[in-house]
Amino acid sequence: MPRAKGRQPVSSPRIGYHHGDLRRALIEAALSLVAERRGADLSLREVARRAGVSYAAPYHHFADKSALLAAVACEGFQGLVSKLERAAARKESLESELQAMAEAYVAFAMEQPSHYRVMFLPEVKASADSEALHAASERAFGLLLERVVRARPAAAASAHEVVAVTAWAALHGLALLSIDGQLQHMFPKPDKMLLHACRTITGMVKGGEKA
Amino acid sequence: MPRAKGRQPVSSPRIGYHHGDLRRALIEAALSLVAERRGADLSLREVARRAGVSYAAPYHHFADKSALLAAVACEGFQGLVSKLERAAARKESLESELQAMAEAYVAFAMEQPSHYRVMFLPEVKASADSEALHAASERAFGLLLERVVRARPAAAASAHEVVAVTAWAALHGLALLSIDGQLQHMFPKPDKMLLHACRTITGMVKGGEKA
DNA sequence: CTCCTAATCTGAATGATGTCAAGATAGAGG
DNA sequence: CCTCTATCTTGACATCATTCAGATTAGGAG
Repeated sequence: MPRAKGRQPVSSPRIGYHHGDLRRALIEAALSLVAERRGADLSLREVARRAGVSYAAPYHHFADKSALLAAVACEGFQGLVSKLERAAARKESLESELQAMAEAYVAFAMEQPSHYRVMFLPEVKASADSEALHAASERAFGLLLERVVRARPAAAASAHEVVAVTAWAALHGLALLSIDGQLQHMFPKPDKMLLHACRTITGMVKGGEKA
Repeated sequence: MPRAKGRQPVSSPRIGYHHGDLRRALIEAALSLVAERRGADLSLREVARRAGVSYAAPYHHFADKSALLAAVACEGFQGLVSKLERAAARKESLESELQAMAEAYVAFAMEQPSHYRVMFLPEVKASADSEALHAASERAFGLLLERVVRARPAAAASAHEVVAVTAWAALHGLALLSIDGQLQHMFPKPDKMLLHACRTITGMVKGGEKA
């Protein structure tokens, strides 16, 4: 189907075309909607409305509602990656790098709960053009895996991936439970608990030397 | 389009009433639909259709679609609890109890992925009559917490809950990532990996003695 | 046994959604 | 200047959640 993007060198600062770059505008609109509504799922029509176009317009830029969400999820993973990199940078020890990354991961999810949830929507991963999504997701996991490998030089190579996945799963679960408020009635002050939990998880990475 | 059912004077000895126990029948219908469809979200109308009543009938037994899902989720937690108890029973060591529970937890999620997801739907937890749901959920967590406490007699009491929550989060994240197939392209044979991951998690419980 | 009340179910209606099929439009290239 | 094509709009369809008024029935009161 239609797939044109860079029409002209997008010289004019204003909208030169029907809309200029609707694809981008739709992603931004969806992003802002996701940021506002906590947990409610956004409708494609509402995204179009916010972008100032009719409800069928998005179908000229995205095959599907899931495709739009996939783009939104992709931006989310990029943001996650940059946050993780920023958190790990300028830490002296490997251990503090891991700890900082774990905290940053959970913090990201807590700061943008809806966005984080979109990033893991099952129908989004099954979307058609989830190529970029996979790449971004792998990149985020790669950051973690890298540190895990360096933190466990004595362990077998295959165990590295298992431990990294387990650590990722732990952070993922912690983020989701926290977002859902599933453990708020147990911990009125969740921040302290989250820090402690992150420490427990990073400790698991070191301690997982296999029995 | 509508769906006439047992119109005439109770043709069969089956249903004696309008339906007998529609509330129960709706839950069963939803359960079977959830079991069939992998990941697709069920519609209230379809549940009613399968139960053989019109689509407005459920509103006399459930305030909301979320209320029905809450009942479904509640059954899920009960099933989880019994599976965890069965797994932990007849294990000699505390360590093998923990290990068996972790494996059973992930196995439950893998066997009934859609049901597991319903159990953690955000709109379900916010449902009106989520009283029983909370109780069932707490009971499941209690099973885990109990073992964690017994496994770490030297640690501070407040740390017990943090470690238990962290372990639960790890299992939860592992289950979700596994359900979503998020790590299938990394591990073509996930079973082995899941076992190893569970061992890593149970190891974390023992090792989390605080720094 | 009859009749009445309240619980239960049906049918239509409302407003919203995702998606598609034709028409309208405006910029690009000849 | 005129056509071509991607882009956008309008209209339409099927589905959904939810509500409401009315029909039906169960089970107790008389």
